[in-house]
Amino acid sequence: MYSPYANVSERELAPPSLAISTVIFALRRDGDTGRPELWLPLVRRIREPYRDRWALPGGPLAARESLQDAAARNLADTTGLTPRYLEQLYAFGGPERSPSPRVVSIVYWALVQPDEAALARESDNVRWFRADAVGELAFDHNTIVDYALWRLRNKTEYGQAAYAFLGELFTLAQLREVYEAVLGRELDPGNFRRQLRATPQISATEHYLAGGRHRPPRLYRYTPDPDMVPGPVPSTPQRSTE
Amino acid sequence: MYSPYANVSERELAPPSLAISTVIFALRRDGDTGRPELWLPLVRRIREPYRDRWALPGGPLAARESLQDAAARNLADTTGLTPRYLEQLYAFGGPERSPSPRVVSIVYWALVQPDEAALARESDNVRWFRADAVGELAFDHNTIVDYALWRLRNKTEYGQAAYAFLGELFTLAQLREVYEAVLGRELDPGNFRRQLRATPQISATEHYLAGGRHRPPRLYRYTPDPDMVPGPVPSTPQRSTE
DNA sequence: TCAAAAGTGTTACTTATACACCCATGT
DNA sequence: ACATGGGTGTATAAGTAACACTTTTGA
Repeated sequence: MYSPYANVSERELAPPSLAISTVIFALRRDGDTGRPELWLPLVRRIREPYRDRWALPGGPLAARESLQDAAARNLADTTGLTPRYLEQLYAFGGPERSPSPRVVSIVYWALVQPDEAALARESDNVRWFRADAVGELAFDHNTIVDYALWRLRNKTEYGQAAYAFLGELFTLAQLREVYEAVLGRELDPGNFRRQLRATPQISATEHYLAGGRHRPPRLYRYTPDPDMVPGPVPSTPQRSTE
Repeated sequence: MYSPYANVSERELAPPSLAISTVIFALRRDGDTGRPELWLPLVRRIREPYRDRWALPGGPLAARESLQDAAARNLADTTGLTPRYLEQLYAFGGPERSPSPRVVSIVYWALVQPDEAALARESDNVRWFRADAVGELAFDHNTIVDYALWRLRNKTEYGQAAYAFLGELFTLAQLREVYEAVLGRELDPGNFRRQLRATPQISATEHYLAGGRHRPPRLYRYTPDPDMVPGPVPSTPQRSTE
């Protein structure tokens, strides 16, 4: 029989089980101020442990599925949405994170654009929360959410994500609002414009957003740089015989 | 029976097995130029698939062990060394990365200071390679090594790692050599000094390195900033009753 | 015509880079 | 004394932040 680790002594009694979880971020406008804020969907646990606590959407890994596909499936199952951005966050596997049967979770984080249908999916067991007010979650999921927020802010600072919250065309003011919502501070419109115009991935179109109360702003488009995909890139030409 | 994912339909036939692998970097001086270079140890596979190919050290996760402890154990098993720096790299789990029984690998990367004993551990099945000349490895391990190198260069650029290659006390020239070896380019000694003296984690001592052929350089010490530990930090006061 | 947001210009300030120069020590 | 690496000073460039200003639209 083939065993991939036959060169190492087998130390395990019950092998830890593997799960994929996903932190899903979306932007929703506050009713009062009209400013966008970060929200994320959680699911209610219907079993012990942590019964009735809110938790990150997750599940097992299907047989022929990549880790990333499994995360995308989590996302579709709980929100019906397709991710605009999806990246691996971290693998959590401490023996103390779950009572009794050990679970190693590989966690992804995603950015989506919620539409009406997606938000309406709320039910008794699925609910959207403001990212800074999720309450006490099951397992170590508070740690995971905090870490995902930290990564989002970093990615935004270096200009990698953020676009994923917007449609194909957007004004620089909309993009700035996203930055402000994620970073939690205001940015100077003039300087923001200059920095973004210096970014090669952002290109101006000839379209303008009409219907506003004031001067119509120009619309821009984001063209992702293929060299900037997150995570590792298959480097060695993986046997190009196929 | 309790099952942590009973709220999701069970889709798997054979659950993927889980492994921990570790990319271990060390600095060795080149015999000719005397300049430090990046090396890493690999182990020879003694079974199919990829029999006789070189691969990253790795193994299964023991029952009561954290992911990080498992990586440290890999390291001790193959080199006898203790990591000075150890951080999670990425979880690799594509269904195509290994023939037949699927393996999800959680990969760590480590920095060590090799001593005589560790280097002498070389055998028919364990050998050190220059990081830029590892040849064709088993599985997707070339991708993993490349990604680990990329992360090392990033961490070094932002000044997080690098110290781990050195002893408790070091001269700025030694530290600069480490940077140069990792980044693969020369740095201006004057500017390097200024930048490092502006870093609060680096403090000057009153000791000097005597015995050199020239003016004795001052020795410095690195005091890690507890706020800068890599990876997620347990945030919610994890039930402080214990 | 006026409010409000789009968009531009200018200046101060911080940080990076290149490189000339002085200092201290073993040979 | 002198070669060599340790260590300092300085001029320039490049990027960041603050903020005053002009432009264009809808009401």
